[in-house]
Formats: sequence, structure tokens, C-alpha cells
Amino acid sequence: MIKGNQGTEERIFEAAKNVFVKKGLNNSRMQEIAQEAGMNKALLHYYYRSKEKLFQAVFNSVMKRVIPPIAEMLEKEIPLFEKIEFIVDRYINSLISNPQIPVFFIQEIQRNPQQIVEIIKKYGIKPEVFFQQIENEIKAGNIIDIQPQQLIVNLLSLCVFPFAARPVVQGMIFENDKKKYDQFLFERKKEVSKFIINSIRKK
Amino acid sequence: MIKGNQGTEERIFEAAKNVFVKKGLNNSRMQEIAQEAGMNKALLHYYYRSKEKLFQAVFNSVMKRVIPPIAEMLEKEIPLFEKIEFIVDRYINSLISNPQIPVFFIQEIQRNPQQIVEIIKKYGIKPEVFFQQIENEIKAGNIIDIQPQQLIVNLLSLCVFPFAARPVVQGMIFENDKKKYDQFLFERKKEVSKFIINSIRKK
DNA sequence: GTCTATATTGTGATAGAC
DNA sequence: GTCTATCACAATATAGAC
Repeated sequence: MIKGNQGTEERIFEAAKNVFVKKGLNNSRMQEIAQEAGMNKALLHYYYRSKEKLFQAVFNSVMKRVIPPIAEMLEKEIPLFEKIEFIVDRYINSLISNPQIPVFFIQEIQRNPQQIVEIIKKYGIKPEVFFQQIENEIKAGNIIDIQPQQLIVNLLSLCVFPFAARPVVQGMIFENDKKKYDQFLFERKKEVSKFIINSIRKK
Repeated sequence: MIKGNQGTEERIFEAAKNVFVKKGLNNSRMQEIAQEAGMNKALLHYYYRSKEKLFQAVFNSVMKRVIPPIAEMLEKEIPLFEKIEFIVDRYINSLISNPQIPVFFIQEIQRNPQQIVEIIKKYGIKPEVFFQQIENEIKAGNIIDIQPQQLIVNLLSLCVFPFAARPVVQGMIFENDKKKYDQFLFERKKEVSKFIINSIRKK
């Protein structure tokens, strides 16, 4: 349960975030959120009017915290290999701290695909800078020929998938051992950037 | 709508599969399935008793069709690089034919994480054969030193993620252009195995 | 087996006392 | 602002005619 020292509205918000992020919109009950916040469910409506509005508040807040760092990293002006190491390390680290975000995001986008367009517009994600950097490195002969789009999707896949599919992977290849899987994720920070750089570096 | 030449039970089942796979359990309505099957919703209960049971029938059927081919490919006795090309090509191809499966699977596992254990037991997925093969290649000095678990998760990530996160990726780096993204996925069959083999091959 | 009509239940939302 | 009690509605499930 959420601790009681904050204001009521904040307590509701924190409780809603916990529940929504874990279960998604449709598997979450207002009753459950109220209980998590240590109050009656009528109060949720008093402060947020409807379940949908409460959810939107949570979703927007999570996006606001999650998207800008990524957008920023993509535009950072440092050498490519350094940048890959930097992004992978930071990104996996932040996913270790917030492991449910990928599923939360995938589910919500599935439910309401429209909003992805708004999110991109709102936070001004521009992968073009990163694309350009990759193309420059190819022309300079420093890395092998690869479509920038393929490379960036590879990077995202390698970072995010192990969190989105955790129960499956943990069950399939780690005998459902939570600690082993945590260790695996921790090591992955180095492994993934090694894997990528190994693949695109000319030897 | 489902065509009417099959038996009623099969019509229901096909309709339910269409709806459930697209929307997941909680966003699907019995009414909608009935409509899709061209009949009254009372019939769904007559044949399948409850929504939950109908869903389980669909889920089990999908798993039965999706899991064994993967399990089999992992144990196939062919050289490692060939095997990687084979798995990636076949796997991405099957995802192109059934693009909603990853999200369907992730959502359901999230809702009911218990069952993953049963599925693994039921279909006898054994990655050990593949692990052993990788370790042998490392000892023989044919590929670089890498944890087999990391490699296999890399392979799965690179294949599955672009389907699970399609709306996001399509929006972020393909200006929401469906055709471009389909083309991208098609090319990926070759790109992914090249990417992996490039990374682990000793040069 | 298939339908219409109805019962039952779960849950989001509101009214009104305090 | 916070609570209890209640409403309203949607969706699953069943009864019963044919």
C-alpha cells in the first residue's frame, strides 16, 4: 500500500501507476487502486472524474519520463561505438529499474494505436541524426554496409525484448530462476553493445 | 465474417481465434465473436460453456501450432551458421504470416504467468541441445566466446521484437508507412542472420 | 441445435450524509 | 474532502420456446 504522508491526489496517482503499469487498463479495477491508496474508490472519481482520465494521467506521466531520455541519447554528438555503448547501458539500466514499462507500453499502444503518432509529435523524436551518423561511418569505411533502420531496430530489440518477454524467456532457458535472470539482465548491458559493435565493425 | 461451410463448433472456434488474437481476452466481447461467426451468442455458451473456456481452447490451439516448430528447429542437427539462417528465416516468415501472435502471447502470459511453466513442460522445449552446439563451436575456436543464453536471447529478440512493437517502430522510424515496414520485415530475414553471424564469427 | 428473452454479476460512476 | 449506499450499464451466462 502507498504510504500516507503525501496529499490525497498524489496517493491516488501513485497507487494508480502501480496497478495500471502492472496490469494494464483493462485488468485493473478502480476498487484495487483505491485499496492500494488506502481509501474509498469514490475519492478516485472525485479527483480524476473517470477511470479513463486517471489512466491517461498515469500514461502521460510515464511517457514523459521514459521517452525524452531516449530521444536525447539518439541525438547526442559522440562517436558511434561510444554512443552505442552509452545508449545500451543507460537504456537497459533504466529498464532494470522499471521492468514493466515495455509490456505496459506495448499493451496500451495495442489498445489505442492512434496515440503513438501524438507521442512522437509531442516529444519530437528524431532518429534522423542517428541515421546520418551511421551513414557517415559507412561511407568513411569504418563499419560494414547496413541499413540504419535495421541497426536501430536491432539495438532496440536487443535491449527491450528480454523485459517484454521475461516470463517466457526466464521459464524457457533459466528454469524460472529469478536470480539467474536478474544476473543475466545485468550482464547484458555489456554483452549487447559488444554484440552490436562486433557485428558492424570492419576487421 | 467466418464462412458457413464448416460445423458450428468450428465456426465459433475460428471466429474466437480471430477476435481473441487481435484484441486479447479482456478487449474481446462474446457478442463480437458471435457476430463474426454469424450466429447468436447463446450458441457460444452452448458449445464452450464460458468465455474463459473458449479462450483457453483458442490459446492452447495457437500454442500447439506455434511452439513445436521452434522446439524442433532448436534441436535440428545441422552446422551452427546454417541453423541460425534456417531458424531466423523460418521464424520471421511465420511471424509475417501471423503478426499478432507475439502481442497475444505476451499479453496472455502477463495475465496468467503460471501457465508458461505448463506450456514448457507440455511441449518439452529443450534449448540444451542448441546450447551444447554453441559451446562446442566456441571450444573448436570457430566462433567468439559468448554465453549461449545471451546468443539465443539475441536471436529471439531480433526476430520477435519488430512484430511485438510494430506500431511504435513503424511510427518512430518509418513515418507510419505500412508498406515500408512490410518491406523492412521482409528484408530482415536476411539481415538478422547476417547480423548475428557477423557478430560471432571469428575473422 | 438454435433462437429470444431474461437473469446474474461485475464494475464504473454518482448522490447525499457528515 | 471523505465516506456509505446506490445507481446504471455492460457483458457473461442461463432458461425455455421451438
